[in-house]
Amino acid sequence: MRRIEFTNTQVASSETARDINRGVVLNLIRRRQPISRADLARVSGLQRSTVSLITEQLIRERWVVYGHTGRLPRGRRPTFLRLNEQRGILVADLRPTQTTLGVADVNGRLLSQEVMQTPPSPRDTAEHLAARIRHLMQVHRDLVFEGVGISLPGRFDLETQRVVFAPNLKWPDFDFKAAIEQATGMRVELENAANACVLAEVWFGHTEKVRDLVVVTISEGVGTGVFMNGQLARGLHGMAGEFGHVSLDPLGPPCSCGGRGCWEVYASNRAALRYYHESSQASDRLSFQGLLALAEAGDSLALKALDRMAHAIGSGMRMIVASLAPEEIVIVGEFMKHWPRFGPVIEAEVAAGALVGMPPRVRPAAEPGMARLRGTVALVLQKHFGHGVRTAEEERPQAVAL
Amino acid sequence: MRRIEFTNTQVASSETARDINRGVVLNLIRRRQPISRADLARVSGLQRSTVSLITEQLIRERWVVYGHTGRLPRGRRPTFLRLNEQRGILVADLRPTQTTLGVADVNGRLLSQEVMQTPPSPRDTAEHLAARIRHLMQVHRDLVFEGVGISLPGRFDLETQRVVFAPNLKWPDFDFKAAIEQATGMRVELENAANACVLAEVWFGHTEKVRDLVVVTISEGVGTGVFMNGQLARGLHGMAGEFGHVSLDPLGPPCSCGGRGCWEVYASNRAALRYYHESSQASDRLSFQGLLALAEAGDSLALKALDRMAHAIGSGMRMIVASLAPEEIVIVGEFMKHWPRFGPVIEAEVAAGALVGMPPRVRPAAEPGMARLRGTVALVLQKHFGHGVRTAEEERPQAVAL
DNA sequence: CGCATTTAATTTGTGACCCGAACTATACGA
DNA sequence: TCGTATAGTTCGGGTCACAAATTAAATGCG
Repeated sequence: MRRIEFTNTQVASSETARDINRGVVLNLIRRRQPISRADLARVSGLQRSTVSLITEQLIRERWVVYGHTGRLPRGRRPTFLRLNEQRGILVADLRPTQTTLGVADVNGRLLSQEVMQTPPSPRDTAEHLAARIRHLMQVHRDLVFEGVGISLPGRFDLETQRVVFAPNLKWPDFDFKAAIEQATGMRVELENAANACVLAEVWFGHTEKVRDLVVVTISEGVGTGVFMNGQLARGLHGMAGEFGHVSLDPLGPPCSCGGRGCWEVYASNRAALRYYHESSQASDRLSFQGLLALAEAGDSLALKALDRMAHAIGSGMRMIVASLAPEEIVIVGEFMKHWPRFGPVIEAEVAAGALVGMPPRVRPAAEPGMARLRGTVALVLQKHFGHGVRTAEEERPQAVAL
Repeated sequence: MRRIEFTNTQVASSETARDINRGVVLNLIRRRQPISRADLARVSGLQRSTVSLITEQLIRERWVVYGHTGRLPRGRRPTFLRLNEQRGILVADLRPTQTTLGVADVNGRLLSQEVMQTPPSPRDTAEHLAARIRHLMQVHRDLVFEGVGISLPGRFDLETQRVVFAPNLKWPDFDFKAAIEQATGMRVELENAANACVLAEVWFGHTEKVRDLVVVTISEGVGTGVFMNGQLARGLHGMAGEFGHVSLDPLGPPCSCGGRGCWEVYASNRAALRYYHESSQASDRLSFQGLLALAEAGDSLALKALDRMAHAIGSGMRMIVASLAPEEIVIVGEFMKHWPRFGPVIEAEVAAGALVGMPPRVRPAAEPGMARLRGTVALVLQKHFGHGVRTAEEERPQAVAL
């Protein structure tokens, strides 16, 4: 019996146009608020009538509210629209030793923030975090919460909904997402910290039209988030972006991932501490904060260690420049406090790696302290604000799968 | 004067749904031809009436023609539809020493094929190639030509419309595209050879639903084409994918790109020849074909050289595995003739580089000899067949730029 | 042969949506 | 007070997908 299987390709219905335009308008409001409907029409290219219908819908959905009335040299006054700040997002940044959590509004503004120790086991972490989240929900009863967004030093597989790779956490297999969802009753979104930083840059940064961007997070380890063609590259099991675990020397020092000589082994905070301890006689364990402070005070061994780290960061980035040719590389990490000093070292390495034309811009994150947490706001809002990606550029030729 | 600039974001009009569905139906016909309208409706999920209207349009546009009538156990017989093979594409694969060109139909089938020497200068190349193309157009007067697609060992910048990086061609700056367009009167599309192979795999291969794929071409140099989230990654100036010029050893042998110790220096055909000449006393210059023949005949030095090459290929791929986590890596090149022998070497290296779960499949191209040329067919058809990418999978969360 | 059954394809009516033009609502200044 | 400029709404028209009804064509059974 010749029977065709049901594949159900993604087709457009009569509502598809509205879906797309709703996303466009909502994102324009987000980026340019407060903004009038007339301006939305001008900027988007949609008709004023269409904009009115769409904004009416957005106001019904409570994403948008009326703001104050504008004032023009002549003519009727525009009614400004802005996002509804009564909608909150619960955000958390999970790190090996401590976890930051808080409440943010839809504009990525943090309304409150607190820090807790990260327990070693994922089960305890989920439990403590969920308790804190429930408490925050009580405190902010005036908000309607959209969900929980968590950034973590690991990779989250969308298929299996599990954290699949987090060498710096050393977690056993555990359904972290479900645990928090059950304990809070909220939808939870997990994402790698570097990917979260990408979202933060793209959503809340000044880089509006960047299509190709790589974020490098330097902390315990080295993480990278890859943004290509205006989308996050996740790869199989969400593992795309592990430049930190590309081996630069098969005989190098062992890495937490099980390999040897990974970029992370040379460019992370830990690496700098190792460099320092190798050269100094001091036997007491120093924290990276301590190392930064020493460098600030002019300690030459500390400066030397950070310089080696900077060279390692830069030379690893050459790999990123050649392989992905991003427009920008954004660096996030405590190390960036010393950017004025070590930035040129990194930039020189990157420039040497550019095969043609100008090397990519290398710069610190727009708001370094906030990047991870803000990114999780975008993570949660993503499914409401964007159906696919649509940048303001003209269409580029693209491949068609299927 | 407060005036909002005209950004004109990409919005949906009332015709957007049709555009999208037209693309879906056209691509379904391409992949499953011959196919009836009833089956198209079943597979796509569109209504039969909608499919009828769309196919009517496609037939008017002469992309689709009626095929023969089907036969079912009972009921009215379906009319099969298929692509119109009267539409041809002029294709060429430009390589440092020789250029292959030909005529293909919309299904990527080559109707004729010929080879010419590649002159050293881009001007002469354009001239000779255009003359051959004009001749082919005369020979195939029965076809309506859609355009010219050319793959080349270099990168093409869509912004400036120039070939920007082709170390193995050593071309001075020259507007190659315009030269051929003027000399033939056809629209010309240029693309990197590895990217062309990606298109060939995705369009004509059996891998229908792969979203993340990397093609590695091994010839004079090593090229890679990156396909992520169902799209070709082009990067700034079209430079994404130059894994071949990531330096593995800053003190290694010099590379044609000006760097040192690039992956290409260890993994290309040239590298294998170098390995061979280093170990053998033979002073006569061998071609890579010759080396392959020696290996086939059991020459141990030739086998050793190819084995070193295979190891180099595999170890460079670990970089790709870690950084992009593709589902598949496809290899194209003369070297693949010996895949049964050296495949396991490469696979073992790649498996060692996988950080979590199964390593990506590594395999030869679907039709190795055709990959580049077929890819250029897709390159030319791209703008007619696909408005953006739509795979059959459910929506994944994605970032929204702007 | 006639008729029920089955499947393909078309026709027709409906609702969603965008567009553009006309219209209403405000504001300012001569 | 009226002309002009700007914001926002209303309404008619066109495109489109959808669903149900209809037509077309083939099979097989009584």
